[in-house]
Formats: sequence, C-alpha cells, structure tokens
Amino acid sequence: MELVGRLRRIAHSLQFADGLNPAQWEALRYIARANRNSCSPGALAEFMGSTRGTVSQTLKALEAKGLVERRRGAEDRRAVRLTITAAGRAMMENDPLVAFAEALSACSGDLRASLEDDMERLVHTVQLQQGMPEFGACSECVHFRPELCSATSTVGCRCAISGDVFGAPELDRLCADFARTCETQPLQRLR
Amino acid sequence: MELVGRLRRIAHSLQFADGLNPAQWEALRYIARANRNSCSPGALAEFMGSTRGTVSQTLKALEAKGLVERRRGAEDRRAVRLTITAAGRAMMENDPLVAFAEALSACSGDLRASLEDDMERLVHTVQLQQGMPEFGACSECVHFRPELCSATSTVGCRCAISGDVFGAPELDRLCADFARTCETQPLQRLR
DNA sequence: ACCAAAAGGTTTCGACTCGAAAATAAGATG
DNA sequence: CATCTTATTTTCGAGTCGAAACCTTTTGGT
Repeated sequence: MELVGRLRRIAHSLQFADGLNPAQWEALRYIARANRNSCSPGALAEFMGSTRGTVSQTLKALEAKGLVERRRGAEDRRAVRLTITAAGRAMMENDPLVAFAEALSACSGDLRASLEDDMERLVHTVQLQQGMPEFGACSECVHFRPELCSATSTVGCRCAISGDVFGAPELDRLCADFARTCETQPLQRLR
Repeated sequence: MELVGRLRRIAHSLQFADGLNPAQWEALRYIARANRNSCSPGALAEFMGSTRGTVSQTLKALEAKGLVERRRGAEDRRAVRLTITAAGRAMMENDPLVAFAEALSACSGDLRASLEDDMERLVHTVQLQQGMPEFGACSECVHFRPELCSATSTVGCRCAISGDVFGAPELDRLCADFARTCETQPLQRLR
C-alpha cells in the first residue's frame, strides 16, 4: 500500500503553511478538539506519539505566535492547561488539510459518505495493532456512565475514570482516558 | 479532516524501521515501481515533492546500505540510472507500511475492495488541485500508443513521448512522463 | 567549430526538528 | 520528613531538509 506513503508525504508538505510546521498544526487541531482533562502537554505528547520534550518546544512556538495559552493548573500546580486563543481559532480557519476535505466533497455522494468512516476504521485497526492510544469521545467510551448523572441535569454526564462531569459541548471532544467499549482498557488513568 | 493528520503521523512513525527513515523507504518503493525512464534522481525528487539535493542524500544513504545502485547513463552521461539491488528487494519484504495492508485485509470484503480505489481517487484529486505531478502507468496514459507497435510484437508497446518501447513487465510501472487521458498534459517531456 | 545556456546531479551550509537525558517542581506515600 | 512518582521544561546532539553554489554533459544558436 504505497498509497499511504504518498498520502503521508502530501499531507506533510501541505502542512508547512502560514509559518507553522506539521507538528504545530496537529497540536493546534488537538487542543481545539480535546476536552478539558486532556488539554495537557503530556496528553498531547501521547496523542502525537512523541515525547514531552518535543511537544514542549512545539507548544513554546505556538505560544510565541499567540495561538495557544499555557496556564498552570489551579488544583495541581504541576499541571499545565492548554487553551486555544482567538487567534488560534482564526488560524484553524485555513488549516491546510481542508484540501482533503474539499477533495472529498468533490467526490460522489455515496463515496463521501463512506470513505471517511472506512478510513477511520482503518486507522483504528492500525492503532490497535501497533498498541497506540485511541483518543475518542465519550459516546463510545467504556468509562462513560450516563446513569451516574442526576436525572435532573440535562447537560452533564459523568466519566467513571476522572469523576468529572462533562457538559454537552465537551461530550464530543477527544479524551486521553478514552477506551473503546469492547477493547482492552488501560489499567489505570493515564493522566 | 484531522483524520488525515493522524494517518500521516502514524505512517511517519512506522517508517523508522530497519535503520531506514521515511524518505528512504519511499525512495526504495519508488525505485522498485518505476520504469526504466523514470529511475533517475530527478524523477524521484519530483515524485517525492522534494529537491534534487535532498534526494541525492537519500540515495547516498541507500547506496551505502547496498539497497540501490547508481550507474551513470551510457547514452547521456549526465544521467544517473537507479536500480534496486537484491538486498533492496529483500528489505522491501518488511516494508513497515504493510501494517496498513494487513489492517485492510482484516476488514470486510466489500470495504477492502472499495477503500483502496476511493483513497486513490482522493489522493489524485488533491494532487491535481495542488498542481502536483501524477506518476501513473501506461494503461491510463495519454502518451501510450499501442497502435504504434508492430503487430508481430506481442510484448512491447510504444510511448509517444519517450519513443521507447516498454515490455510487458514495465507497462505497469510508474512513469514520470505520465499524463492521465482527460487531463491537461505537460507541454514537454519532463525528463 | 565555438560559446552560451540549459539540464542532470552532487556538495555545502544553515535552519530546524526531534528524542534522550538531565533538571525542576509539585504531589503522594509511608 | 524522606522518598517516590508525576508533570513539565531545558539542554544537547544527531539527523533531515531546502536553498544555493558547483560540476559535468548536452543542446542550440551563430
């Protein structure tokens, strides 16, 4: 499947846009998509299959450009909480990988409908096979316990691992504690 | 489509196997798949979206490992002809990207059948949109002129650009002069 | 023939990236 | 309080890549 190599290189070269590099674009995307428990340098390093040291430099660059903020955690002062700034969201408007989304939208309707799901399944299979972490959202997570929510609360649901309650906007975000329902789950919290 | 970024990074990290790097794996794959007119550093640079200088270093590394050979062309002594060695072919037996092929074969039959074609179409669309060269094989190439072959020859067919006759084993190989039938074709030979 | 320009490759150099290891700092444990 | 673990950053060195300069061969004009 040399096609994957080709796709990789195209995506790589596309991501040298607007003064950012591929690692910075990916970090920016992650920070925009992760829930509040997963917006940390450590989680990002795991997501990117990199090291904390490397990620630290990526974040330093993004912070210098004013695209993300690093704030020390209030409860645990070792932790760093990452947030994307308004400028960062503006930058994501011209994410160079939308070229792929546009190419996809130019395809026929049924292709567009299936290709994304199929590719996602493929990537997941490889990730599992390689022992990589998954990073999904609550709805498919084994730790997600809607029954632990108070019936009166219409907007929040509890995560069995972190104990946190996620509001509606965060239920769709990526979580570092994610474990797919039918898969082997990590022995303990990662973060 | 952050999925593409994810796929890119996985493919990237997988390709640090057996002492090679991603560029070296990709070059090796190309040299194994290109026809004799396209086995040159310049064509490889174009294929990889890189520069001749960078490719030269990649080739130096591959040659030092004994995986490819560089020979000066007999007719045009500026040219360099690249060939993969037996050791190179052996190395390709454990191409790290077969992880994707294996993941694909684990999928359901109809998915397996369609996904590869769909992805290929997606990549082609992006390549066109970005003005990247295509690199296909004779069967879909506008320069391919089976009618120019002598009727008695059962194995060779002529290319209208290079004037060369490709035998059966080379008809399926990648060509730097490729132009898809219905697309804008390059104004002149590239190589 | 001759000179200039172009084409194919290689080398050099500098910027940048990334990972390993050490350093810092804050919780957790006992 | 001593120690261990966790979270992050810094430092350092290896390696990659692109731009520019360079070499050689071919082509083209006169």
